[in-house]
Amino acid sequence: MLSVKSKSRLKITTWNINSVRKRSDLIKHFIQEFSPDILLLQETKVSNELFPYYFFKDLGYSFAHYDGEKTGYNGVAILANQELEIVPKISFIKEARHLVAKTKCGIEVHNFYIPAGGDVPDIALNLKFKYKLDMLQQLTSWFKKEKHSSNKIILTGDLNVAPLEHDVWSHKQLLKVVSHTPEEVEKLIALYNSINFRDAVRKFTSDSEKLYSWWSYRAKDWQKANKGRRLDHIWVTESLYNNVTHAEISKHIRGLEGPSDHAPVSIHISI
DNA sequence: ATGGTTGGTTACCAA
Repeated sequence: MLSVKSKSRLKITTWNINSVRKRSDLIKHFIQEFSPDILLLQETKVSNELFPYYFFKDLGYSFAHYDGEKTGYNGVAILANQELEIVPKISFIKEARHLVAKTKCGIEVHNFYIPAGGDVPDIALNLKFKYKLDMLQQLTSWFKKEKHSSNKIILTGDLNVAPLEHDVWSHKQLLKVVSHTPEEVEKLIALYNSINFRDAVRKFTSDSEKLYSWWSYRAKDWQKANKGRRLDHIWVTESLYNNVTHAEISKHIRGLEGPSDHAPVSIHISI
């Protein structure tokens, strides 16, 4: 019997949406343009009762796995145009900051919203900073210890750390700014090394080139100032790295009317 | 060194 070997590809996007209900037009625009197969959102800022389930269903996303808080803080979601298997979230994460799902082809996709960590980069003075570092450390232990059901793992999300010198507009000026302090970077790299993740987005941009996914709302002209940071990441395990065929950060989406302060970050992966 | 903007449970808190 003849068989045709079909080659397929998966498009995956992570996006800190900063209120999913405020971004309907923006989300529609992005989906029409890029049509991700799997869309991972952070800071949905909506309780589960009020999550816009039918909004995504009408756009072709029949699968929706989401976790929100009544208070309107945090919130994460995984949307897909195909059935995914829901995997229980990591138990020590008590807030709505993490979800996992698995594709039919056996890829486990993690969606994280790591705490921002407050303003003062000192664990003795700032409990939010301690909370952030502790979570990164706990995740490192978890990934090391966990017996993973698949060696194909994708870690995505707003990790709230810009690890490389050229992940920020000024390495020197941000060394004491939460998101780029050596202490956080060290913890993030430890997580990166826990099961030998590879940076799917940097695969296509040299480490010596500036690359950002977030620009503050507070700039008078964010494009002109261009004081960005790369806080949003897509990491893949080694067995998937060769299959990553494309990566992009949709900076123009940050420039549309009523934007999130984060741009969507996406990859193509052949399966 | 300071203040700038945005979203949500709003008349403050977190980012």
